Amino acid sequence: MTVSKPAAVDAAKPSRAARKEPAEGAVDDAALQLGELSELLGYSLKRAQLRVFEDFLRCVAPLQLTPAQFSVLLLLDRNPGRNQTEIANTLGILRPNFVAMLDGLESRDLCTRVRSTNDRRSHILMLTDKGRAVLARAKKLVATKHEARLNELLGPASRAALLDMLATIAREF
Amino acid sequence: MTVSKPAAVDAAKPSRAARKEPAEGAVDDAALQLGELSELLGYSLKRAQLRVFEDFLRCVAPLQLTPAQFSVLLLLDRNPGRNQTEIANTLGILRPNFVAMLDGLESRDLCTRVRSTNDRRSHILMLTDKGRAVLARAKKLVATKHEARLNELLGPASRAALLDMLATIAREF
DNA sequence: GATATTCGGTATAGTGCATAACAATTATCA
DNA sequence: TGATAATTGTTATGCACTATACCGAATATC
Repeated sequence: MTVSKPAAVDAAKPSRAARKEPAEGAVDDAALQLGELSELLGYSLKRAQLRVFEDFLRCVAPLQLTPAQFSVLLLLDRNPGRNQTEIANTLGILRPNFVAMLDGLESRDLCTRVRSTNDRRSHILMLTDKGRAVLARAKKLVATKHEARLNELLGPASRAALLDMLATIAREF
Repeated sequence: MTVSKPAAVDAAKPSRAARKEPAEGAVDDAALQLGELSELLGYSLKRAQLRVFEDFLRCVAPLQLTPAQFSVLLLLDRNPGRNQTEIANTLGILRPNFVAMLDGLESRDLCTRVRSTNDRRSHILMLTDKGRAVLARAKKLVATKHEARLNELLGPASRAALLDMLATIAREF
């Protein structure tokens, strides 16, 4: 029971709620009250996540990368020589669903599957030169446009605290 | 560049990553490095959101309510006399998708659609007695099991700060 | 060497989310 | 008033993401 502003709800900009001027002195269909909803962490969490992903897509639109694709490229860069299962597991992606995702990245020449010589069942994943170049550009866009905007909104200290709490939840909850 | 523990990554419990004991002194396929991923707010945001929703479902399982359904019941309780469009908009649900959702709640006798006398196009939504009872029980479960656990993990102050930052992002980002 | 396990992959189903379109009703305004 | 536009709930539909079962090939286990 602390969250700063229960007032000024203004429908929380939930959609294009076509708000028209009151015209005459009608009873007025004012904004709905969120009530306990604004105390539900999951609710704010999902709303914030949608906004952040939306902004991510905008910022990195010139490279046509989704957050999931970006995370795959990042992982491949940091962890060369890994196979599909390892990468997918680390990202919480199920192996069957990872296939189409890799097909997409590979068809765009951002990464390649190479049959492992040790274990000929597995595919070693590696970034292509183009993949590394795209990743570099993406990192720059994310840092200068996306994360920078979050930093501006929250401030560096709060942003770090937020990140830490989210990681704690993801790890220990 | 602050997030507490870059070490102890342990694959972040991404799935049932069957980790077996090293057997002999193999080179060991240690946990993957998340790298810049742990600095990506969207990544932690989504991971945390999934965990929180998962726990919500567990805590409220005896009532068979999803987070979305719970939020609808909460809104209906706080805002009697509203129609489908108003409720859906406030929750960021598109009207077409709200129909099946209401069908589900109505078929379980948790709420009802009543043709408005002022505007015979719209359906006024209202909780049934059973809906109010279920909502009350759900609130109790959420408070004592779900939110209480988050409070225990983060502490009341941090939890409030987290909620505030998430609301800020959802509102102003 | 027989059995079980793992890997990438296919097929499939469920869910969330988005758009177009429609009948009924209401609002707008010439 | 009457023609047109807008709104409400709804259906249909498609796309993306998620989850499970299953398969052949390759490897591990014993």
